[in-house]
Amino acid sequence: MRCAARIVETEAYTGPDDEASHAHRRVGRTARNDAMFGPPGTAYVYRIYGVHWCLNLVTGAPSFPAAVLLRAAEPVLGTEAMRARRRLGVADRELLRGPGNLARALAVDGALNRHDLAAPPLWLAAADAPVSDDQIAVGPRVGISRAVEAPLRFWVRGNAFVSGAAGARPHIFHIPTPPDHAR
DNA sequence: ACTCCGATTGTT
DNA sequence: ACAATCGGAGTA
Repeated sequence: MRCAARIVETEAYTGPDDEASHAHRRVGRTARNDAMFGPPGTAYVYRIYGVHWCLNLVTGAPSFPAAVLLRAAEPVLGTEAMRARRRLGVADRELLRGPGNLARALAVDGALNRHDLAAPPLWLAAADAPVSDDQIAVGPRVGISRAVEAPLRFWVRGNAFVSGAAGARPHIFHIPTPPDHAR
């Protein structure tokens, strides 16, 4: 069954200087975070709490460990297939809400670590309706214990599919519009 | 070798 | 408030 979803919430892990990143300097390159050092556009999938999988999009140049954690998405296609992977009776808005749930619903596991996200069985595509900058809210990341204040969580303002994970403070502000020459 | 704990979730 | 569940990371 083919599924599709629209990403509505992410977190950025920006590189060796990011205290909260699995690939922070103090850690270096390890077996777990190695995929973060791979080429941009590939997947970094890791297990958390020995229980859940989390899906990241690798975003840095090769050997520079940066990634974006996908925290929530809005089901577009194949809703029933997603529900079957979760639990029967789960509401649509819970289907892809939270990084562990999102991975579960999309059948993401460790086998997809390093996967090229331009190819089946899992790939990114341009959204039908692009999200303009002023629709995007920014705030602190969820569930981390270092660099707690850094405003690196991004979500679609007011979107019903965004996760409400404990610890997510509603400190919201606009992304500054970049100057034209930076576009 | 051994302890600690996490980019979470669901139940009590 | 807490269990599930396990391997990476830090310490020795």
